[in-house]
Amino acid sequence: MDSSTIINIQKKLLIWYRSNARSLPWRGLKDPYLIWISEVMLQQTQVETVIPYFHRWIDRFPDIKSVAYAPIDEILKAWEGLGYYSRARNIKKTAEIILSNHVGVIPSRPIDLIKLPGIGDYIAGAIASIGFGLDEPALDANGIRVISRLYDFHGLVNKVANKKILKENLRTLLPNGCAGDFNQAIMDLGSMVCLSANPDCESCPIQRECMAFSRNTQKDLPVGKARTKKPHFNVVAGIFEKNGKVLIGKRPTNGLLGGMWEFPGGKIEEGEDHNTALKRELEEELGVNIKLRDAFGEYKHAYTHFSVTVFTYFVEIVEGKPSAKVAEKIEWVDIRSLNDFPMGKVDRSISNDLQEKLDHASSVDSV
DNA sequence: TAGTCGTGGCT
DNA sequence: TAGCCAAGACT
Repeated sequence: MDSSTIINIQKKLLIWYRSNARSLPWRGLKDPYLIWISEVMLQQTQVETVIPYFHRWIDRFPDIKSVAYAPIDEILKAWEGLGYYSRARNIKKTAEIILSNHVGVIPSRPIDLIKLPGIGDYIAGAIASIGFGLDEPALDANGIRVISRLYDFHGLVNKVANKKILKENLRTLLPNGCAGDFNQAIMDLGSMVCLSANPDCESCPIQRECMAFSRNTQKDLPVGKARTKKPHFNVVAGIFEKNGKVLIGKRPTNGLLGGMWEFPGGKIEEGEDHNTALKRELEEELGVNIKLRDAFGEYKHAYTHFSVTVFTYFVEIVEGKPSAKVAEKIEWVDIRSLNDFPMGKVDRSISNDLQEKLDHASSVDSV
C-alpha cells in the first residue's frame, strides 16, 4: 500500500470517527486504570452487556488500591454474570503487582504491560494507545476483520504468524499521535459498518481503499477455522436443606467458574441413573452418604465448549458430616443470603428458584 | 498449537 | 433451534 493511500485512509477514518464514534462511558476517560478495566470487561463481551458492569465497578472500585485490597469474593460478585471469571481474578492479581512492583502506577509500554496477568497483546496495545497516547496498534476481532478486508488478506487468522502480519499492517496505518483514536475508529468501523455477516460497504468511508471490496471478496474474509461440535452432559446436583439453610461449595480457584460458589454435584456417568450418580458424586465431594428426596428443577445451559442439563434434587444426609474434599471450602448458608455469594448462571438460577419457593411457602403459611 | 474459559444476543 | 459471534488471554 503506497503512502498516499495510507494518508487517505488515516484522514477519512479519523474524520468518520469524529462524527460516528459510539458514545461509551469509558470514552474520553484519561485514567489508564479505567481504560484497563473497560478493556478487560470488553474481552469477548458485547458493549451493551459491559456498560452497567462498568458503572458498578468504578463506583465500588474507583482505583487500583481498592481492587488490590478487596476480598476475592467481592471482586467475583461484581463480575457475576460477565463470564470468563479468570479475568476478574487476574485484575486483582495485576492490581497487587502494580502496587508492589510499580509504585501503584500502570506501566505505559506494551512490553511491560504484557507481563501482567490478564493483559495480552490487544489490551497492552489498547492501554498504551488509548490510555497513554503512545503510537501502538491494538488489534481485536473487529480490527482483524477490517484489516483482513482492507488488504484482501486470505491467511488463516487463527495463526499467530498471520495475526502478526495483520498487526504490522495496522501499525503502518497509524497516524502519528492519534493511534488511540485510530485504533478505536477501526474497532467502531468493524462493529457498525464492516460487519461480519453483512458488511455495509456502501456507507464505508474507506471503500475506495479496500482491496477486498475491489475484488468482491469481503464476505469471505477474514478466513477462520470452523468450530467442532460441542458435546452435551447430564449433571446432577444436591440441595441439602435444613432449617432454612443450604450447603454450597466454593469451586477450586483454577478452571471453569474458578472461585465461584455452587450446589454440590457432578456429571452423570455412562449407565448411571440420577440416584446412583448423585450418591456417588456427593460421597466423592463431601464424604457423606445421602438419600434422594424430591426432585427440584431442571436447568439447561450452554457454555462455550459444551452444554449441560442439570437435574437437581433435595437430599438428606444418611451418614457422615460434609467436608470439602473437592471444593476449596463449603458453607451452610441462609437461603436468604445466597445472593451474597458469587455464582455462575445455573447455580444462580437454582438459588433464585429456592428463594422463590421459600417466599411462596411463607406466604401460604401466613394465610 | 489447539483447547479452555461464560454469557447474552442474534439468526 | 442450534450454532455463531462478540474490544482475547492463558496453558
